[in-house]
Amino acid sequence: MATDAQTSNRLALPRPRRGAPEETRSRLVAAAAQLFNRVGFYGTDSNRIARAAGYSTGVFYKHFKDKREIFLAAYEQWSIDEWKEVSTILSSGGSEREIATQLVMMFIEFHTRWRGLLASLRQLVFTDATVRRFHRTQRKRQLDWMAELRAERKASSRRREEDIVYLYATERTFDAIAQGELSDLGLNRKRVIEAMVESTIAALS
Amino acid sequence: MATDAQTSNRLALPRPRRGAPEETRSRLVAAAAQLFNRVGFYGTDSNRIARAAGYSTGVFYKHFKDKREIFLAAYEQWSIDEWKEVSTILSSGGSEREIATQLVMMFIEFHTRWRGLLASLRQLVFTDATVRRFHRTQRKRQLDWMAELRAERKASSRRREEDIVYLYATERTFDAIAQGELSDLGLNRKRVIEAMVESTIAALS
Amino acid sequence: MATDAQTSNRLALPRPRRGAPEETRSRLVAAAAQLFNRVGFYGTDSNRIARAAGYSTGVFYKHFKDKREIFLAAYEQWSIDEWKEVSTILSSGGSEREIATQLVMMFIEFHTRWRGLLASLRQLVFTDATVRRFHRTQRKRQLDWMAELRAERKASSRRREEDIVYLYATERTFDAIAQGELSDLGLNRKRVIEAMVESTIAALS
Amino acid sequence: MATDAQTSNRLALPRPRRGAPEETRSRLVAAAAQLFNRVGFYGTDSNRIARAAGYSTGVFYKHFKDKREIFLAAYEQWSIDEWKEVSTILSSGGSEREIATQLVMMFIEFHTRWRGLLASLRQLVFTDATVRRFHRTQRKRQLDWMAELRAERKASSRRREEDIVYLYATERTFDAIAQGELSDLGLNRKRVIEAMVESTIAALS
DNA sequence: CATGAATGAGCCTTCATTCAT
DNA sequence: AATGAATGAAGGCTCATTCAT
Repeated sequence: MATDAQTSNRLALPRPRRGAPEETRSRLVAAAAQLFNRVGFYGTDSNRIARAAGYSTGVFYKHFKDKREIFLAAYEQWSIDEWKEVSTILSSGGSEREIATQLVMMFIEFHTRWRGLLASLRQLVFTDATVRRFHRTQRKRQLDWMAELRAERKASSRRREEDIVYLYATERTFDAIAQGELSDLGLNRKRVIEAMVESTIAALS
Repeated sequence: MATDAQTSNRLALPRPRRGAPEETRSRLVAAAAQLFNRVGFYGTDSNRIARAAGYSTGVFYKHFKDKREIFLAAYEQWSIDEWKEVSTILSSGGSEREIATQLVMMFIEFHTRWRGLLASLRQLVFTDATVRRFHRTQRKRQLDWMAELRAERKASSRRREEDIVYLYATERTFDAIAQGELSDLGLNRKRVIEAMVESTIAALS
Repeated sequence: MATDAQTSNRLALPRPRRGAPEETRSRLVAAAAQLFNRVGFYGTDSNRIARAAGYSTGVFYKHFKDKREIFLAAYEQWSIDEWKEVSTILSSGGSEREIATQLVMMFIEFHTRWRGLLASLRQLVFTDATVRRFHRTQRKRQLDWMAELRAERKASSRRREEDIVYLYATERTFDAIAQGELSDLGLNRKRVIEAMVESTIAALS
Repeated sequence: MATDAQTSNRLALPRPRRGAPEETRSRLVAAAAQLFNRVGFYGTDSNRIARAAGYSTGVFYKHFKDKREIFLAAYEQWSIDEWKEVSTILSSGGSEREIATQLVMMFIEFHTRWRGLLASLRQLVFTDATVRRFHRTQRKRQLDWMAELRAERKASSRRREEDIVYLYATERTFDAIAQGELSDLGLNRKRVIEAMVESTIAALS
């Protein structure tokens, strides 16, 4: 029952008893992200989050109004991290195909590692208006970024509608790969990835 | 709290007091589908489902072991209904473009109406192994159906991997439309639909 | 879950669809006795009793006001049956020691077979005033019978208080044997039985 | 319904709002013992136990897995208390007869006060394997104690089988007295007690 | 008489949240 | 700031009992 929590706890660095609030907060967010990812939003409870972060029950509500708030924080952190990875790849130089391949591989890896968190996100985007608003903001940023990117590359202009369809397609595909659908269905993973690479090249140019 | 239930109840046909078990079961499934769709899997409970179907608490457990079981039943029914709609369109005759357009519109309509149920499904596919297995079975059927369809039309052979990417893209897109992402993002719905129609024509031929 | 019931059902004679009320009643009592004995009063439910007797749910309440009432009926039947066994042994002739031994062996066998029913009885005698009253009546009959018996045998008069202590001692001992206490405690069953035989001889003379 | 709980509550000492867990636990056990004794194991529930101890629902499950677990704790406490009373009497000095009399009176008083708890115990010893195991352990201790006691007094050796029959007889008799059987049956309580005293002297020597 | 679907009170259990220390 | 005991609403589930057929 408490095994996961205790494991995480053991692995964590010794926690300063009177840490800076900011550090406490980010420890909580990190623990929450792990738990949401592993057992889903509804499978996680706030006491366990605090415990997994190495704190006691009450500390949770000193930093977050409720579970949703910490979920949003975890999702935000996730977005930032994804964004960093994207930037690194884009600024790494390399041919369009190389970049596209790296992006695809990175997305797959990222979606695989965080498939649980993302599944919870999708659910909450439907159920919860605040999560939905937050998610829309992130989406807008993605679209802005794609437009900007093409502008930098002086690529042909493309409609936002096309971009969004590309984002939907990749997103759903990466999720499916992450959740093991391809192997369950006996499909060839490599071929699917190839298709995604082509699609990404098209989106970038 | 009981508002929905009572409303549904009032709107529903007068429930036969000594109905056949099969009818009771399908009433429960229908009520459950509505509730899952409106408030999500975790937003409802067995008591409320029973009440919404016009029955009392206990009846639920005469027909279903737990919430998951009725969820699967609701999802199965949804699949059957979707399938019927597809069949009707395919056998209606018409040009490839007409059929593609009708399919796309139907899918959008269907995904819009059932967006909540589908959101719950996606969540549970991650959390719950049984739901996942069930979902995979449905997916296989979709792929089989696409292959078969092209065979009938003596269309060029296409790989299952291409089919699945098509399914992913459409599915995610329809979901997004259903959940109002396009309008939230200030995108042009018509253009997205056009893109989908083209994609569907390609998939059918 | 329903295994026991179904097994009993299968073993039962084919039930007349429109039986005489008396027969229905005794079938129910017999099934209830078995169930109370196996899983206790609180482990038995009325639907299951009816089913085990080969009837449907509702029939139960046509014959008994509630579970307690059928319990009393089962206990009464048990008393009658025990009484018959006692009579048979007493009228069989034989030395005092032979009779005492037979009585002890019979009681042990009887208490072993019905140890569950008796355990429930003890509980209900405490909880339930009606069961308690009923039980007292049975007890009085036992004491009357012992007095009568000694009168017949022209044995020395003995106080009712001595009789009741004898009854308590034997009863508790037989229960303990029935419930496997002796073997659990590593005690010698034969020696305990010998002690009981002596005690019974004393009580009869 | 909530009357008992509230009454107990009023009579109880003001509960420390932030009590030590151990104290909370023993309050719960004490309340449970009272309730089991008054309304039996099946007549109460975890919510009511918590309420009677002056706490809210949830606290119960912080300390006990289920009702059985708290029942065992209550029974264990009862055993300890009984044991203390026995020790006090034994170490009080006095003739064999005086000690025997005191023991008998104490047992009667103790069994009378706790007759409900004991009735539940007897039931559960049959139904529940864990309770049974626990009860056997207590029984072994009783037998060990009797042997030891005689050894100390350099009394004649006696078989464990005789001890157990003595224990059964007294136990059942005390229960019967406690549950008012004697008066219900119009028997003379004093005479029964005299018989028990004689029996106890024999067991001690 | 018998049937068995339906009822609903009520117990069991969890967990988001509070708050005294 | 941190602790963790305590809270209590709410959902899960069972089962004695009713009643339309």
